[in-house]
Amino acid sequence: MVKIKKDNSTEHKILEAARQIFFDKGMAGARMQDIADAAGINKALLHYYFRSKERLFENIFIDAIGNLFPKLSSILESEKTVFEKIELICVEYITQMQQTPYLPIFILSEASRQPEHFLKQIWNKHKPPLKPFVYMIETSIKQGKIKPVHPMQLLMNILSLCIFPFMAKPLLQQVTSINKKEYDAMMKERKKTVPQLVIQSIKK
Amino acid sequence: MVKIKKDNSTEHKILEAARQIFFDKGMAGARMQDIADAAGINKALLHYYFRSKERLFENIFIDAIGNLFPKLSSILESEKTVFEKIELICVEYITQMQQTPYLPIFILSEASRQPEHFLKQIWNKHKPPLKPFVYMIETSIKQGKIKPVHPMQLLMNILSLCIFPFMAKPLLQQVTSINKKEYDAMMKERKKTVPQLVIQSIKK
DNA sequence: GTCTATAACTCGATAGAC
DNA sequence: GTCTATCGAGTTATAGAC
Repeated sequence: MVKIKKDNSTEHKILEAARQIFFDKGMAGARMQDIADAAGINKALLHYYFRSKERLFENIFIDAIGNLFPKLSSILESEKTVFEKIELICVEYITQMQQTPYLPIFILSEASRQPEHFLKQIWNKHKPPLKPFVYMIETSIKQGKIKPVHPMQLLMNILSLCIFPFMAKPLLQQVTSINKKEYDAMMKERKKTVPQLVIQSIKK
Repeated sequence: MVKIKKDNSTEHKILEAARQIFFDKGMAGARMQDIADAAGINKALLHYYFRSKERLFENIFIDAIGNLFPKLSSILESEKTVFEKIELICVEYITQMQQTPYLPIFILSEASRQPEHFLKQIWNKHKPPLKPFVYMIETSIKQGKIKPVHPMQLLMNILSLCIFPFMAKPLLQQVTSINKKEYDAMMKERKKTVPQLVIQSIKK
């Protein structure tokens, strides 16, 4: 039998609470008191489970990065055409962002404050499927299936189009006075338009 | 005669230092001591010029946002075709990002933490040229110059493609082991490819 | 494991001399 | 205007009882 019951251990409650607070306020803005409150315990217990705020943060940060490349590897390894794969990647990323829209800002703003060697360690735990992607594009070009493009430029385009709109949501919503519902509808629509746009740019 | 000499007043030194520290560490992460050190003065003087950290931050934040829509209005008002205008907007944004690559992360992460009413005030000081853009797209569609597209979706695509690669730079550079020089070259190349991509998506 | 109480420290802000 | 010295609030972290 598989674990179905929710994990109600204190450690789990703390991690849930810490995620919420850190994502919202960032490392510097988060308070151990806030996290303790959100977890329904007291500060001392936080230190009992995770020696320091620093360590608790690293836990959350590393785990968050693990969620960056969700099902990408399996998509890339699948038996599909380049176009199908690219569409799936876009849809997968946008879906992921719909569920955790605060993730990209958190990761990008905290990553720029972490020392390099720390980040390097993380990539070893959570290898991004970069080489498979580059390989897919390069062979597709050789086989004449798509126009010659710089694989990294293409990747940047995909990531930009999928992720940025979620990062800019608070600001764009304000500026454009688009309400939450409308904005969400736009994001849903992008699951179709973004792959179209990307594929159009490489189709011969 | 115009002011050519550098403004060496204390106030100016403080603002320079505060910009640097706030951009780097964010509001919560920045320390008044850091800012004082960077400005070559002491904490007390910071409070003499700007009553509180809060006020100093607002100064920087509002000014930073003011730099977001620099030449966009004049581009939109100019006598050019839609395609030329879109190309100019992309080039203008990417150029801006090359000069101040830390700006988007700073603005977006702080914006998501600021209360709404505070942001609303800012848009009154620094009106983003949103309506001119939407108007341009809508009339171009009516005149049959471009395909029918949702103006906001188009704007999102432009902003995403121009801005995101700079936000993700620290992370992408690490993951891909692309060095600084190569990355900068890629960004330069995007001044051509991004407008092409965007224009291709609306050209009939 | 979990709590209360408190130590140890950081940081924004002010007082007051020059 | 600029400085040194210091206060006081808020925070991380620990001691010690249960």
